[in-house]
Amino acid sequence: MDIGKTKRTSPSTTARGHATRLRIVQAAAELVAARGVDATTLEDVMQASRTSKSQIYHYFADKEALMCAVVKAQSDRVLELQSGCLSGVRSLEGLRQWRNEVVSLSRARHGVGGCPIGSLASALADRSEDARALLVASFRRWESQLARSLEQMQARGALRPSARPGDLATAVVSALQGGLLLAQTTRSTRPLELALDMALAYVAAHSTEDLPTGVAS
Amino acid sequence: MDIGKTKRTSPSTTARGHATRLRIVQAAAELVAARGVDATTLEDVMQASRTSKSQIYHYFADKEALMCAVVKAQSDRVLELQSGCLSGVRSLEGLRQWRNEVVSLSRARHGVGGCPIGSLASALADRSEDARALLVASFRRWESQLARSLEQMQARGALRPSARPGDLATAVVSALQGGLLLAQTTRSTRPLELALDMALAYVAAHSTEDLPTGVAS
DNA sequence: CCAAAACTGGACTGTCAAGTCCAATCGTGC
DNA sequence: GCACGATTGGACTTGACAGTCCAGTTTTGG
Repeated sequence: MDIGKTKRTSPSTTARGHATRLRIVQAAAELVAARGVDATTLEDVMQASRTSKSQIYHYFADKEALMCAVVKAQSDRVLELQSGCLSGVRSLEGLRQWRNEVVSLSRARHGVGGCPIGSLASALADRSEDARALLVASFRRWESQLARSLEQMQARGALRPSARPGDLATAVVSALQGGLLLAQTTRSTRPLELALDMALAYVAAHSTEDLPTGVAS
Repeated sequence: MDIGKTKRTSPSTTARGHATRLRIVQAAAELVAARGVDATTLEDVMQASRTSKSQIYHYFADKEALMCAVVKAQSDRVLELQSGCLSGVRSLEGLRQWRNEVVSLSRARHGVGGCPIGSLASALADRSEDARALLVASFRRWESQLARSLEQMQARGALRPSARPGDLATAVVSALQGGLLLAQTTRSTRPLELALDMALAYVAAHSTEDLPTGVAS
């Protein structure tokens, strides 16, 4: 059975080695988020993490394996960031706050970089089966987090019984990804705002609260 | 003033030259759609288009200029494809047909490749200002096409006067892009279907027709 | 027909980046 | 302190790919 590029090159690791590995992955994650997968060379990573080539190849079989580690790291980072405002969502109002947070983050960077996970997905999904599997898991975790919040709303009667939290979550994440891609391209938050307002309205349409149709703009 | 990478290397072109240029761009567009920008080398393009290096550099200043031409070509191709079922949209039912078309196309490729324009956007938006400008224009044309149909619906009273066709179009395209990205990653049409159903429901929410809330699945 | 310009073939260069290798050092258990 | 594996430095190899160059061919315009 294929273990996948996730496997360590070395089986055991000391504390120092673990720290080195961490430095490598974090530096790589930052560079990749800023420049993209292909524009990031191992030399860049070496320099940014103050390591040597043998260190990188001691911990990763090849660049693909390193990129898989980057996917994991970015997923953890984004998920943790999101869990702050996303799993805290208890109402439509909470969702709107999350929307505003996301828009603010995008505005701060003028859309540049887009979504760290989305960019990785576009760059790796068709090129590395291992990375793709990790990205699928990442999106699933993301959706689950949102779905749990929606389920709780449903349990409290805020969402109709007919609503499907899992499907809603997938739709919301899609809108987010699409909005971020357009925001990255146009360097404007407007598409992101419109996409998320649509998503909010969609959730609202499944709620028992009454919201005016024109949530947007 | 900057003319941008769009400019020809040569000012005038004969019929034969024009044909050669076309062969190059089309071959490049296909390869890029299949493998991505970075995984497509000029050697690949030469082979696929049966041309030589000097021919490529006769018509394009560098690879970036060629990629800009690819963006234009893909935009035209996709827009023309979409205009068939998109500008023909006269009602919510027409939109639903469009949705089904898009899902079918994605299913046929198991999501691989995602959206040709979306992939180009993710790969080039932060790397080439010229390409980004073309991509912005491409998305704008796409949205305009959809917006025009929505405006006509509005003129016929099918959409409420308060609805904003332009904003709706942007939201729909965002949902499409996000759905295609997730479909590409998960190799499933499900996220795309959910995203587009959300978009349809959003448009329906601004219509005067009455649609059941649970359009989705 | 004849120049000039458009076009083409294909070898060549320079660079850069992934991956290899080995010797040296560090750290831990015994 | 010793052995052994983990760790590290950094030079080296290999291959690939963007871009250059020039000589040759075709086409155009007059």
